[in-house]
Amino acid sequence: MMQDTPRPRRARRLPTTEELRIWRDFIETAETLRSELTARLQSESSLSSGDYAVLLALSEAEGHRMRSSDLASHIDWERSRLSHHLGRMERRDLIRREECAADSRGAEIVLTPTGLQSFRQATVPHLSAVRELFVDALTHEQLIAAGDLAATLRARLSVSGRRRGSAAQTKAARSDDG
Amino acid sequence: MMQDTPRPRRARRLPTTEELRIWRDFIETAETLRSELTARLQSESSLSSGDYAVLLALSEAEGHRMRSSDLASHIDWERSRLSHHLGRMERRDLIRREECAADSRGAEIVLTPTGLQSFRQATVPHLSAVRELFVDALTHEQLIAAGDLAATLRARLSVSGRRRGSAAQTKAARSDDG
DNA sequence: CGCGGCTGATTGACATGTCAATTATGTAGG
DNA sequence: CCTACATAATTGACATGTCAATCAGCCGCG
Repeated sequence: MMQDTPRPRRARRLPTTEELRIWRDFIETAETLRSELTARLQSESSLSSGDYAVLLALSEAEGHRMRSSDLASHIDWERSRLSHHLGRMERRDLIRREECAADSRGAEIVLTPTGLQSFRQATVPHLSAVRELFVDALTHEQLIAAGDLAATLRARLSVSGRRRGSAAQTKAARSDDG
Repeated sequence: MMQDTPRPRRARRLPTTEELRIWRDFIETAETLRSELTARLQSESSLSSGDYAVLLALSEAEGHRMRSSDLASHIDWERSRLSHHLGRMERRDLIRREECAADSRGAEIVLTPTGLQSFRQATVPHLSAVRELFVDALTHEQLIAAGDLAATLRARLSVSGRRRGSAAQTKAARSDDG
């Protein structure tokens, strides 16, 4: 728990082969996990994980509606990404855009009955998949370690990643999957 | 700290709130990490992480050339993805396609001088970023835990993820970043 | 040879993401 | 009021991914 790195602490050494191996394993596994979950969601519900994130947020919102901006920051998406995605979801009748009374620049995003139904049908299978591929795959200790890793890495990202307005919030910034 | 989930152990229970929180933190952190690394690579080298994966493989190949198919399986990409990507890289003069003497269906992908130079310029900054955002962010124990998690999750993916031909190799299947 | 099936690779259609404008509306100060 | 700037959201151009279809060259077998 004590030694951070034993030796060449002075200069800007590069990662060792072993460190790189772990890095690749880690990032590729996370990526594979994400893509497997996405594929299952898609085949079971015809929803992408982006759709799911939007629908989840709306389903929890008061009146099943939300300002576009608030939605974007809630799920931690760039606004233009959300705008494009909402266009696609609107075409599929999952959401609807309405004018906002309070601020006529704004739009309110409203969950449609179709959208709500799709979301409800997707929920249980999706959460089951999360359980199967993540929660149940790990021991309790590993699960705790996963949370710990995430927190540690996020902390590092939040101090050094202050470049583009990307993600890297200090607090967990939910996005997709839930 | 002890009880995993006290009760409904029999049926197909869904993840608890806490388990879901960890899941979201984990997957979103990995995603943020990936996107931060990608953004740095892009701004420092005008290379995407896809470009980097391809260039890395070619730079290590004999004669800086490789059959398209071998390249695809080496970096664990779908062939059509690789084909599209190579088209874009060829336009930027990072790689070149040549006919394959042995099998005239085939193509050999060749690293151009421009491609090699771009890759060489990208390497050190990229590995430094990996060190900064991942390796150095973690204690030795956490690093080991990360490797352990990856292996465990990958094992689960490889047995249950046998659906589409996606990733989920049993062994670490390098893709981007390196 | 010549058919049939496998393999290597590309293509087209479309979903998804990013970045840099652009449009339109709010708001503060003179 | 009116200009200057900030904010809400969309748009366009383009990079990246997936899937299914296609095209062409290999190979085995009668």
